[in-house]
Amino acid sequence: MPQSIANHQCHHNPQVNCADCRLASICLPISLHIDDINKLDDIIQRGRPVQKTDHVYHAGESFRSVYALRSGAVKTVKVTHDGQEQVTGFYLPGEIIGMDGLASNHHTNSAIALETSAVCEIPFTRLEELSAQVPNLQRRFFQLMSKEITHEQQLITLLSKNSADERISSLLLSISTRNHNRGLSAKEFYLPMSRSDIGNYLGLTIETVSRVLSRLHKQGVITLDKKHVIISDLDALKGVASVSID
Amino acid sequence: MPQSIANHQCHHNPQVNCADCRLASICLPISLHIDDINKLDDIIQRGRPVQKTDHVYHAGESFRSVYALRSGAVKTVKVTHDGQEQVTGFYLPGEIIGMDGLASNHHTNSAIALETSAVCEIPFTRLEELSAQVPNLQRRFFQLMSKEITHEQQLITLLSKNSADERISSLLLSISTRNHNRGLSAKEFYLPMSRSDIGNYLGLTIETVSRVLSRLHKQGVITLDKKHVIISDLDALKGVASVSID
DNA sequence: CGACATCTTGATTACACTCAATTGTGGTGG
DNA sequence: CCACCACAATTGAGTGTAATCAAGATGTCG
Repeated sequence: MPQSIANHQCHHNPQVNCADCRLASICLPISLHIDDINKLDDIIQRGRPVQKTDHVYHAGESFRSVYALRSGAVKTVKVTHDGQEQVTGFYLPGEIIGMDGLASNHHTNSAIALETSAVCEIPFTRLEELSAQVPNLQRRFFQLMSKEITHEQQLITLLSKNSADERISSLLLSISTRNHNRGLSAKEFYLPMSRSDIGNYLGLTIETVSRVLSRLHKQGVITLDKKHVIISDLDALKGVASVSID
Repeated sequence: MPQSIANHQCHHNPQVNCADCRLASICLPISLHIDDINKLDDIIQRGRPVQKTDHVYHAGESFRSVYALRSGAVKTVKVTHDGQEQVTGFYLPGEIIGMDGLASNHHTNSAIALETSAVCEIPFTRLEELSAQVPNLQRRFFQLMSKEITHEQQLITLLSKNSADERISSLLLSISTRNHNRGLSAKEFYLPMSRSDIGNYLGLTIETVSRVLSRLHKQGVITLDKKHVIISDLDALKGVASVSID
C-alpha cells in the first residue's frame, strides 16, 4: 500500500506548530506573515488524537472553538427534530470544522471522527481578538466561511438537480481533488466513510450507493475494493459527474 | 388588501439611515451601540430601487460589497457549468445578500429582484476595517455568515430526506416565520417568487409544485389565489412540514 | 467460531418526472 | 376597447428512477 494514499496511517507529531505544518498552505494560516502565524500558533490547543467514532464536539454544546483537522477524517452530522440524522459534511486534513456554531453560540452539528484523527483547537474569542489585530487573518476567516457557503450551495445544486450516478461521481471527484490539493494521489485513495454515510450525505439509500459504485466499477470508470478506490478513467468520471463539489 | 401584507407596496424613504430603519432589529446593526450604528451608516450606500428582474449583482462580477435588503424580495441564482440555473436562496427585507463572493473575490451567484426592491450597499473593505474596530460588528458579521451556513444545511436536509409535500410546506412556513419576525402577518402574505423559482429552489418540477399547492388548498391547510397565500391551519402545515428552514 | 454490522444483489413498488393539453394572466398594438 | 400573443400555472396520463422489501454475502470483533 503506497504511503501517499494512506492518510489514515499518517501520524503527526502532536507538538508540530503551524509554521512547520505541511498543511499550512491550505489551512487557516494562508497569506499570513510568519510573525502572525506564530501569534495564531500561540492560541491553538493541540489535544491528543480522537479515535474513530469519537466526537470532536457534540451538537448542542456551547460554541467555544473552531477546529482545524490535522490528520484523519471527520464527518459532521445534524440530528433533525424527529431523530433522523443528516450528514452535513466530510472533512479532510487542512479543513476547518465548527463554524456552524457561531450563529447561535452552540453547535448545531456533531463532529465525529471517521478514523483516528488529530485536530487543532482554536478558541474562538481569541481568534476574534487576533483577527481584529491581523487584517489578513480576519479576511482569511471570512473567506473560509464563505467557502463553506459556496460549497454547500454546490451540494444543494447536486441534490436538487442530479441523478444518483452524478451525485456519487461528484463526491468521488471532490475527494480526489481535495487529496490532490493536499499533495496526495488524486487517482487512488481510501474512502474514510461508510456507504451509509455516503448515502445519507447525498440523499440516497445505501442500496443505491452500492449499486452505483458497482456500476461504475463494471463500466471501468473506477476500481473498487471495499473502501479502496482507484479512479481508472478520470475523464469518464468527470463526464458522469458533470458537477464538481470540491 | 391589508397594508401589513403588502410588502411589495412598501416604499421607504431612500434617505433613511440605520438608526431610524424599522429593520434595524433584525438586520446587520443588531447589538451595536448607537455610535457604532452611525459609523456603519456612514459607509452604507443607498442607491435607487432595483426593478423586478434587475440584477443587484451578477455572477462573475468582482466582489466589492454585500447588500442589505431594505424592501422587496430577491432571489440568488447560480448557473452551473452546463447552463442550468439553480436558485440558491430567497431573501426578504432585513437579510444580507452577497456573502458568497467573499471566498474567491467574485460573486458565484447572481442576485435578481423578484419585485421592486431597495438595497443598502455595504462596501466590504470598509466593513472589514470597521469590524476590526468594533468587535460587536465583527461578531455580528461572523454570525450572519454562520447563519447562512446553518440555513443551507437545513435546506440540504430538506432536499436529502423530505418529500415534495414536506419541502413546499417548509418553504411556506419559512416565509411565514420570517414575515412574522419583521412584524408582518405570519398567516397571510404574497409569494414574491414564481412556481418555477419555487420548484428550482426545492428540487421539484413546476408541475409538482402546482400539484402540491393545489392539494394543500383542497385539504384546507392553506387558501391560495395565485400568489396570495393564507395559512388556514398552521398546525396542519407544521405537521406536513415537520422541518423548519427559517 | 459465532454474533453482529456492513455491503451487495434482486424483485417490486411508489413518488415525482416527462410529455401533453388546457386554462389563466399580463402586456401590446390595431 | 378588445383581439392577439407570450408566458405562467393547472391538470391529466403514462413512464422511469430510486425507494422499499427481502435475502444472502462478506467482514469485523469479542
